[in-house]
Order: sequence, then C-alpha cells, then structure tokens
Amino acid sequence: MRNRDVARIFEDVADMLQIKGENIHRVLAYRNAAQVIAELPRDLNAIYADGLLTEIQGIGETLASKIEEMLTTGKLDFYERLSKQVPPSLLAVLRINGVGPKKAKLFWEQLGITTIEALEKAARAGELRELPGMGAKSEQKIIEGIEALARQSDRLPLGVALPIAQEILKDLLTLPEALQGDVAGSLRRYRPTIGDIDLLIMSENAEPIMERFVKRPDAARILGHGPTKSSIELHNGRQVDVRVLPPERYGTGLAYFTGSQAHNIRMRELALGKGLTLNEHAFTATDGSGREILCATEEEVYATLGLPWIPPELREDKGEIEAAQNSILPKLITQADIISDLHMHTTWSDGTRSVREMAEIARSRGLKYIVITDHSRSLGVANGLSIERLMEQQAIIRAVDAEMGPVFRVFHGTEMEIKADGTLDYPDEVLAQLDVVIASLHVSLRQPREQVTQRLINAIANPHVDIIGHPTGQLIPNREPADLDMDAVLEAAQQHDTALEINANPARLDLPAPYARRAAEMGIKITLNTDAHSAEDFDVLPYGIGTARRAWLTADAVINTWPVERFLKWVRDR
DNA sequence: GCCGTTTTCGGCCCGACTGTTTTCAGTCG
Repeated sequence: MRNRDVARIFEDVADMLQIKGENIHRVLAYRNAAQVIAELPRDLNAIYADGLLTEIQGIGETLASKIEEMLTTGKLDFYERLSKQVPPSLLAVLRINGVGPKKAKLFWEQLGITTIEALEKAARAGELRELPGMGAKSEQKIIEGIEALARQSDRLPLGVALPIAQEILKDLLTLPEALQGDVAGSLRRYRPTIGDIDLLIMSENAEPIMERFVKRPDAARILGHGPTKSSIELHNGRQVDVRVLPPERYGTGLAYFTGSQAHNIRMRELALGKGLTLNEHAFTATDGSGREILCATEEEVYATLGLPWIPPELREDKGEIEAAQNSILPKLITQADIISDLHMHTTWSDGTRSVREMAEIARSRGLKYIVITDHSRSLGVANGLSIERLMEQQAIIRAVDAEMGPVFRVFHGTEMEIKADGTLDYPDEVLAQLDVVIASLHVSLRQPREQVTQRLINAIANPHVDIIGHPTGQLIPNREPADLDMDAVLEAAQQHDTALEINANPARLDLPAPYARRAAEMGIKITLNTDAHSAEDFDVLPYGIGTARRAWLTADAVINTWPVERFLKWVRDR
C-alpha cells in the first residue's frame, strides 16, 4: 500500500464515523491524519521500517498500529467492520454541495438511499421535501448540487485557476468602492491544484461589490449572496467565493482566508495562549472585556503573536510556526533572483521558435544565460535530434552565443530520453560534447516501481547527466507520478551531485514541493526551468517560483540564481 | 484519536449563510 491508499482509507473512515455521529474530534483526528499522510515526502513503508510512524504529526499509537496493519496485510479490519455499518457508496453522497453527514444519514435511514443516483431520483420525485428539516428549496439545491458535481472534474490546476481568479479580481477592483483586493486561499499559497477560488476585497461598502460579483455573466448559478460574503458557481462547475472586509480589519481577514486551515488553527492556539481569540475580523480578549485588537495588515497579525510575517507559501503547518518563533524562517527565492533558464525547446524539435529567437526573448526578459535543450533522437513524436542534427545545431548555438556574448550566453544541451529499457538515448562520447545534459522520463512511466526507479538512478549515476528533468513525470491533474522509490532517487542524486528540476509548467510542477524541500535539505541542487516551447511559455515561471517557495528554497539552493561562472564551474567540476 | 512551558485528562477554531426553524441546525470553508 502506498501513502495515498492509506490516506484514502483514513478519509473514508472519517466520513463513516461522522455519518455514524461519532465524536467530531475523533473524526477530525482521522481526517487530519489522512491529509498529513497524503503530503508526506517519504514512503510510509520506509518510515514504518525505521519505526518512526508515531513521529508523524497527528499519528499516535492507535493510528500507527492501523497503518502498520494496512502496510503489512493490505487491509484494515476496522474499515471493513465500519463498511458493514455504513455503506461505502454513501460516502459519494457527501461530495454533493449542501449534503453533509447529517443529511446523508437522514436520507439513508429514512429512505434507504445509498447512492447519488438514488438520491437524485428521490429528489426529482419530491420525496426529500417530506423529511424533517427539509423543504422544497433544500430539495432543489440537492438536485442542482448533483448536476454541478457532474459538471466539474476533480481539483482545478493552479495554471487554470489563477488566471480566472485574477480576471475576476481585476473586474471587482474597477469599482470605486473596492480599495484593494487579493487572491486568497490555496491559490495564494500556490498549491498545484485548488478546490475553489477565494477572493478578498477591502471596502467600506460591500453591497455594490457583492452585486457586481453575483451578476457576472459567467456565473452559472448563485450559491450564496450575503452582505459581506457571496459565492457563485462558474460554468465549469467551479466555485468562487468573495468576501469583503473594511480596511482596519483587512489583515486579519487576509490571513484567515489565506489559510491553510492547519496553519490557522496553530495561529489561534498561539492567540489563546496570549489571552486572545482570533478570527477573520480581529483578535478579541478572552477576559470578557470585549477589547479588540484590529490589524490592517498581515504583518500586524503576526506581530501580535510575536512572530515575523510568514510567506503564504509556507503556511501549511509544516514547521513554519516553529521556524518563525526561532527566527530561522528561510529567505525564500523570488522571481527577481532567477537569471537563467536551463531547459527549453526550439524548432529543431517541437518548439515554435528558433535558437536565436528563444535567446532574444530570454534576454529581453532579463535572463543572463540559457541552455537550449531539444529532445533526443528516440522521441520521434517530438522530432528528436539525430546525432548529426545535434551537432549541426551545436554550430548554430555557438554562433548565436558568440554574437550575443559575453553579457548574455547561450549554451548547448539536450533533454535526453531515458529509454524504456533503461539505457540513455545518446552515447557518452556525444554527451561529452554538450555543455549541459538533462535526462528525462517520457515513456513507459507505468513500469513497476523497481524498474522505473532503476531507470532514473541509472541516468542520475551517469557522469555526463547534470540534471533530471521533471523527475516524477506527473501531469496535473490527470497523470499520476511514476511509482518511484523517492528515497532511493534522492540518495542517488545526493551521491552523484545530480541536480533535480522543478519544472515550472503548471501542468507539471515537478519535482513536487515536499520532495524538493527534502532534496534541498539533503544538499541536492535544484534547478528551476520553464521548459519553454514558445515565447509565451516563459510566463509559467511564477508557478515554478511558487513551488520552490513551497519547498522552502532560498536563492542559493537554486542553480538558476547563480552567476554564469559558478554555473559553469559546477557543470565542469562534477 | 491526539496531545501537553497551563494539562497524562480534558480539552480540541470559529463565523457566514441558508433554510427550516419560531430560536436554530446543518453545511461550508
């Protein structure tokens, strides 16, 4: 069993316990454990082998023994027993907007409903409105919720959601009443995928903002329309929430709605320790005096708790509170630190621009050096380069470099296939003539764990390979990462001083942040590249920066911030 | 079920909105 399988079972257990009406804190313990496990940067099997399960935040003796049972037997007796009491198919009903555990239980016990299909049939037949606490409106909402569920896919990729959010925000900020606004929620934290879009507006007069928002032409339906909070659903089934806060309370609001929930809970615990409660409006004294502390900025919120401001990308309760308390928060990398791009394509393979054009675009964007890395010969679909064409291309690149240097440099590299049989696509004597070699997996990503891991390690160990491109091969949101033994991959990269890429394309964001953080802690070098195939593709850099910041990376940990001399020395010395 | 410079027991974050209530429960984030 893999981490995600264990996480899924704990998530289901939490749902089943909640439908049964179990103690909510016991439910939350399972839900929290599921979330923590889903984001672990290590294989549970390895953690278990080291005897460190209870070291995981939120895992005590009971959950550790349940994890052990799953890892060793492949199933969980507790889950099987619960399944006999609460039909597993009922859990899908909880995904309907407006249906929680209480209503699910009601439908099940009163009408024997255990599936979404049965629920829809009952709703359309007008049977739900007869139930206690239900009415015609609730019944209609459930029908709409089921229709919305059918429209939406899973979570929305960051690269799709952020432009939508920015467009809506920009529109609302055209109103004179809107003084300022921010994208909040998981988008502000640059999570690779998001559930819904959260926007925050600073204003003394919320009403016109709420009005304009719910009347947007792309609103498929209005989910809520209150005086300071409204929600709409877009035609793609995606929910957008807008909240309005007055200027003097904007800081607490922005902190609150940026989350994560786990980070917020820690913040409120710290506040309680100081005799204050914290919500989106203010700190309030718990001594009954009703005294409030208002915060117009996030800096004031953190300062009230005795902390420096914590960047949104770190707010996952993954050690950032402790780091802030001890004044050891990292100075995170910013886009301004990036002076190179080591991975891009041209018309020689599947890009849309020439070597010269890519170089000029890169230079105009402020970069100091780039590496041209077209695909290698076996990747026929991408017009991969034969050895002859590779050498022809080298002459062109040398000429462009000579013309544009020495302030701006162009180097010759390749994005070379790691072939299905584990061999590399060019012989060593060819690789030796290139400035930089990226090795990537594009084919046979679904091989068994041992096989696909060994392919990657073979590439890492080759002395000519400098960088592993998009290491896990994941495509967001649809293709799972290859089933890699990441412990072994990271150890190999550390041993051979092979850099790992964070590919900034929002469909990749690969290496994922949790692994990138671990890699950097192990001293493995990280490179942050756009993998550009066109002029516009350079625009994806912020997504890569966000991922690097989520990985706690400083500028120094990322090769692309290094002056060209340091970069060349690294390539030559290793 | 977890967890502890308040605690090994008794806490565990909190408000907006909706629809059904006639004072509040359920859902959501």
